[in-house]
Amino acid sequence: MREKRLSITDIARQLGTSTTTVSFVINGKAREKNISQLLIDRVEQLVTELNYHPNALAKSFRTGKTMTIGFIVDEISQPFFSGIAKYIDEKASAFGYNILFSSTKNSKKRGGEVLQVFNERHVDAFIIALPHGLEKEVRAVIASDIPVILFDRYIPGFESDYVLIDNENSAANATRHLIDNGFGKIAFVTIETDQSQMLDRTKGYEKAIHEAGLTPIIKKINYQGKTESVAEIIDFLKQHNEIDAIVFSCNYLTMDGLDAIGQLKLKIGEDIAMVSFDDLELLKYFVPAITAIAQPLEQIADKIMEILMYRLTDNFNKNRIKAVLTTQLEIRDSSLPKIASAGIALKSATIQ
Amino acid sequence: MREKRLSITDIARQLGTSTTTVSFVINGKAREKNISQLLIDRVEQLVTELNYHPNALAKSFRTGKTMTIGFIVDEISQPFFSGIAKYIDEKASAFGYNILFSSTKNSKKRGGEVLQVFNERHVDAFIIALPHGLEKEVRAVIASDIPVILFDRYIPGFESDYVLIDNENSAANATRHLIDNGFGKIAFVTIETDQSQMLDRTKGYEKAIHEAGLTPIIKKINYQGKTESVAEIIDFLKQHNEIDAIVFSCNYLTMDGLDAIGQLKLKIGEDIAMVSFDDLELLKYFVPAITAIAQPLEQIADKIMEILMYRLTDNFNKNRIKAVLTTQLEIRDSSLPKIASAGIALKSATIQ
DNA sequence: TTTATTTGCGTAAACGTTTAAGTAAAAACA
DNA sequence: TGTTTTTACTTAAACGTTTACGCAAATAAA
Repeated sequence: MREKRLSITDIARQLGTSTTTVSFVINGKAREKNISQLLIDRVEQLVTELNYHPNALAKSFRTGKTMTIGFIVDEISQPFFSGIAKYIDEKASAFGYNILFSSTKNSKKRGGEVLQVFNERHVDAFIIALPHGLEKEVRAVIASDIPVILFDRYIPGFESDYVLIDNENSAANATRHLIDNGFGKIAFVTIETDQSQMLDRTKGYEKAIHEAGLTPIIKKINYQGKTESVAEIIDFLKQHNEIDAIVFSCNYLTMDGLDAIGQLKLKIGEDIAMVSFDDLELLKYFVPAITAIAQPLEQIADKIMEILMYRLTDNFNKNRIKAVLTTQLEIRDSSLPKIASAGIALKSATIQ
Repeated sequence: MREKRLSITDIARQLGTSTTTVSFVINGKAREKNISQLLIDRVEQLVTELNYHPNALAKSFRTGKTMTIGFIVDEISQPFFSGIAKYIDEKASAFGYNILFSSTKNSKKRGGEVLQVFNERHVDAFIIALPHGLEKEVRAVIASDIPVILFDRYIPGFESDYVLIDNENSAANATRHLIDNGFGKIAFVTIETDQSQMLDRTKGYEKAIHEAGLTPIIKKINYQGKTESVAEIIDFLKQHNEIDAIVFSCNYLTMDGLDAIGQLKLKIGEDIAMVSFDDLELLKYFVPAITAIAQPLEQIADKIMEILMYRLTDNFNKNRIKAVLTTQLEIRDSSLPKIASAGIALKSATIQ
């Protein structure tokens, strides 16, 4: 069945030349290696005629380059990550690279395994949303001169290339937007974590709140799972019926928050204003449409690939690059100026 | 910098044994090859002591196996595909396989390139949502004894392993659900295509409609892009103001439909009932929550991997497998029993 | 005791590339 | 003219595995 694949030796033999010559022609080094135009033409003709394609495995083995990029994130199905994956694939393909991906499930153990496996497979570079506790392993990768670009979050003091967004200002802007629209009891729902992006978002919220002389109302969820999270948000909203606006600090909290708000039968835009950090594709079709902080997915991917290609071609040990991109506040109806009747309090009676 | 990696020869030399022995021990063939327990222990000890890991590249080159699976879909960022990707990655990792993915953008050309590249990289198997026009290329892959599992859609007459859902019955059930709830002018929005899953869904809708003695109202969109699609749906709804319920035949049409309905200021559940083919994570948080046909992502991935492992271990040329899974109609508030005032018609005056 | 079999290993070739080093002929230079 | 340089190629080693084959010693069978 599986017919013997054509090798460079076959080509060379049929042409009565050496594999060296064929190799040079195929890899575009013919001119610099002084191969005559006649021979170049003959090789190229036979190659296309026989539809010969070099064995990538042998090539990788010999050169150590796999033309593969390892893409490691918490969970590929999260819209933010699959969105980044889409663009990374597009750009990388254009350069002849392919993407090997795997999810860490936010586990140090699983993350370590993936890193190890990808390393053994000799991926040429890594793109990682770094889970906590994996600093040592990643440092080892970087030390072995394999380019690593981190994104979404950073580890303070961790030397690497980064592509991030301006979390603090993004959160602050969103909060100010709510303040400007007349809201005064603005809550911020985040998770109990030391992930930088979350801390920075909280910081941004606090900054805007303090600037305006308001009181912060922060809920930090110790994330165990969706059900518990929703329950915690419901409790939080019940206990703080002064709240008239709420900011959810990431895509999955937005979902849990929508669940909670739904269960409490609160009306977004009437009983409570809302902003989501991360723009999920459907948010704009809600009635009212939900205001969101949109991360520039394509720009992030672009920047990642730009740095990657730089590292892959030039030398490694240059100064580390830290790119910080801005977000776009997509203002929609869930954060329209406060109307007189707004506030959960008025509904409180019905919230049993 | 990049220190010379340990090779099997180093291990053998340090032990005063041969690479053959080390190789056998490492690959668990020691017993069948009659290596003494003493030597096995010594090899294993040194391997862990030196933290030696075989060079996967050399191994792949020698054996022709890459422990890699090619995952090819229209667009990885589509929730359906990234959801499948998540589970495929989970299961495949457990078997020591990794996933190389790329998107075809629904283009025959791009699809052919990806297929070609992945083939040259010697992926051990393919999982493909087959775009049209690529039959010949895929047939060649199958003929070369590389396992290929197709999913999401099938090509009539195309011999391969498939994992599909029961599109016809799923659409029929959803339509019947609307009929049972009192709707009589049910529209079906799909795309102009010859993709099997779309045709089957349409067939299911028609079947249920005819069974009930109703008149089908079908809109086939020649999909050029989001903007055009939304505009076509708006036109369609304006022209058919008798419609009291609508079924969108896939996830992106659901999005476009929500956009159109929003622009027309129609109220879902009041002016028009709605069902989505494909359950997007946020649909259940809409107010009213939107009824959806949910594909069993994990089951699909499970089945794909089951067949794949079977093909990868046993022989290839067994009878082709065609697995058809059932969907779950998630009944929510957007398709509640018809209320007296329902129907776009009543709103028509306002739809300029 | 002789012969056959099993046990326990080692030797060396092969997978398909790339590339350092070498060589003969042609061209340029002195 | 003889010498050097350039042109146009070839030879062969190397990358790190796996595995067919071989062989000696130990054991079993006759």
